[in-house]
Amino acid sequence: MKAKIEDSLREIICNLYSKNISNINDISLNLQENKEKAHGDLASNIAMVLAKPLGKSPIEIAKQIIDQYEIDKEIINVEIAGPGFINFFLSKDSISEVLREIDQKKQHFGKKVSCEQKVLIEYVSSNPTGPLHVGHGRGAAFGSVLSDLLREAGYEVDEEYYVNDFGRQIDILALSLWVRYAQFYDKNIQMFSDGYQGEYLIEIAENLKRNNADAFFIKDEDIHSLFNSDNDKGENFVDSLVEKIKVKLGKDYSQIKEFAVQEILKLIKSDLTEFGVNHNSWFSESSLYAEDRNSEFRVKKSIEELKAGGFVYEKDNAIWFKSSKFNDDKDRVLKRGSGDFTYFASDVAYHIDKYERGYEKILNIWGSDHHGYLPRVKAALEACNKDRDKLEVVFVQFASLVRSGKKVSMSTRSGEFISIKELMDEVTPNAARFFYINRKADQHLEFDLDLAKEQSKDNPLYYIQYAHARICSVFRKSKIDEDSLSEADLNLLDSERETEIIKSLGQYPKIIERAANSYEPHLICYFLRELSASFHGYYNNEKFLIEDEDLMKSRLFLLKGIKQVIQNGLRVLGQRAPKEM
RNA sequence: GCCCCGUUAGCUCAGUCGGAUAGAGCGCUGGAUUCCUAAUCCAGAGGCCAUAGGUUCAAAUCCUGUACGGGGCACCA
Repeated sequence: MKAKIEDSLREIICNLYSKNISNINDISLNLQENKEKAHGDLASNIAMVLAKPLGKSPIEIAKQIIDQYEIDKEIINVEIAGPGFINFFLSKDSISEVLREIDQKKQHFGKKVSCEQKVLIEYVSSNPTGPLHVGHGRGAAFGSVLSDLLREAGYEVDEEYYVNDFGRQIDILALSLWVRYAQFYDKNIQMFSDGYQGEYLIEIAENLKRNNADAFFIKDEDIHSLFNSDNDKGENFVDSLVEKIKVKLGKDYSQIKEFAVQEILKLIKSDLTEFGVNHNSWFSESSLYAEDRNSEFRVKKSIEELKAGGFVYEKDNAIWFKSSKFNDDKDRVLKRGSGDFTYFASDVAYHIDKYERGYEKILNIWGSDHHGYLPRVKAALEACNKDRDKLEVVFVQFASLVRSGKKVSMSTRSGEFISIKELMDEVTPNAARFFYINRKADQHLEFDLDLAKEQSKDNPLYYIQYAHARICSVFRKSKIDEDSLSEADLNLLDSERETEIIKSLGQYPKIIERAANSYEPHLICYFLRELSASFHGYYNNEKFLIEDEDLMKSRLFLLKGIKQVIQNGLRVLGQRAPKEM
């Protein structure tokens, strides 16, 4: 309908003004839905836009346009209003047309046909040094819902988790695990200050002991004494500690390290699964360091590539990338003086790999504390002749928890973060997912635990689901075959409320499209909430199971449409649409 | 100091990529249930859209400055 009006408008404008305005086809008609019903159903601002170039008043132009406009069965009236808007009034039939469309397309209403474009979404990617906490939850929920949303919008989506199983943090993890393990044999050994203090490592150490008995225990008083020192702080201390243990344990060390990473990944995966988050790809950072026959590995190769472009130099014993050539604030180190590669070096190789896998779109979901990191990654991609705009990053702000109106205090340092597992035990995974995405990603989020648990209209998820359950209940009571409703006379749906709801249903596909294009799944939450509110109002004001069978059928047909759209929307959000509550 | 993001009702937040009288929920005030789920609904009060300029037919929306808040500026990840 909209397209039809646009076409005729454009034709009229071309006929009238093409000799006055050269690039008339470039002018946007900006046909939009009206919120005020007195203004009709659709409006165009074209007369006002043309006023300046034509040197005429908008009203005059609007008059010329509507003189040419042909009224028909579908567009029953055209008016000029306000400063020069052209308002279009549609017939009831063409408004309620959408109900038939929903009836036909069912769960596919709002879904776009495949555009055959592949997208990679990388998200969570939390270090495998401990279980996920609530800080990771938002990125997890967001990435997961966005993936489904993009699928709904026609994309083919891969969801990837980048596993940082390489580098210093992992050594510290391995060392921490060894300490917990050694404590079974010598109670005097203490965890060093910078070690991972969390209790999960004790459990993992138990598993390690169960599998290997005391095979990894070192009977060496000198080593033991290292873990009793009071001044055990600082990077140097830890690094030398790692070195000593590495030497002592020999090849056992890498076994312990792998065991630690694998066990923690198990924890992470099980949490994600419970949370409804399913990555189909796990990319290991250490694979970027795996040497081939020629002792080549991908990090090395990507640095060679940068070097070939002349963007690499040596300074103070370290190897640097000239990222400042490409819009970064300063140059960045790829390989430290110590001989270790930086995390950034891995990331260059990793992103090159993403590009080489042939995606049309590459999306990263990052915590907003990483925003300063993006320019250097883009710089590296540009230096390697990759299209830097293909990579897009959505930054997700922090979430704080609120309980009984007060912020729950958390600090990374003391490890007092509430785990995602605890959150799910308290508010259910689905509620958590919904509340995480019920805000724009770049906004701070206050996650109200009490609200998420509440079973009332204050809880938007509950409110939406209740609308669905109520409709199902009406159908149960009616004992009517839903398929028989297709013959309903939609002209009987002529109240203001009904028209409003029908129009709102018609907006759904556009909401999906817009939410997908701008990576804003929260739009769906708000849409569903409003739709549910309209329904609840309708429900309280009209009866559906009535004597007048024709009217009953047409109302039920409308309810059926609402039910379908709520179902579709909730499905995209990864939520259930319960039949009863 | 430099760079990102934000600032809308007492609180938590939307706001159709510039449109007509700025919207929800909570909270507050007052109502609705012999009836399809009151797990709901209806009505009322509540606004200098942080601030000062600019762009234009039109600005909460775009541009610039200022104030305030959050984050980032490592041979950490």
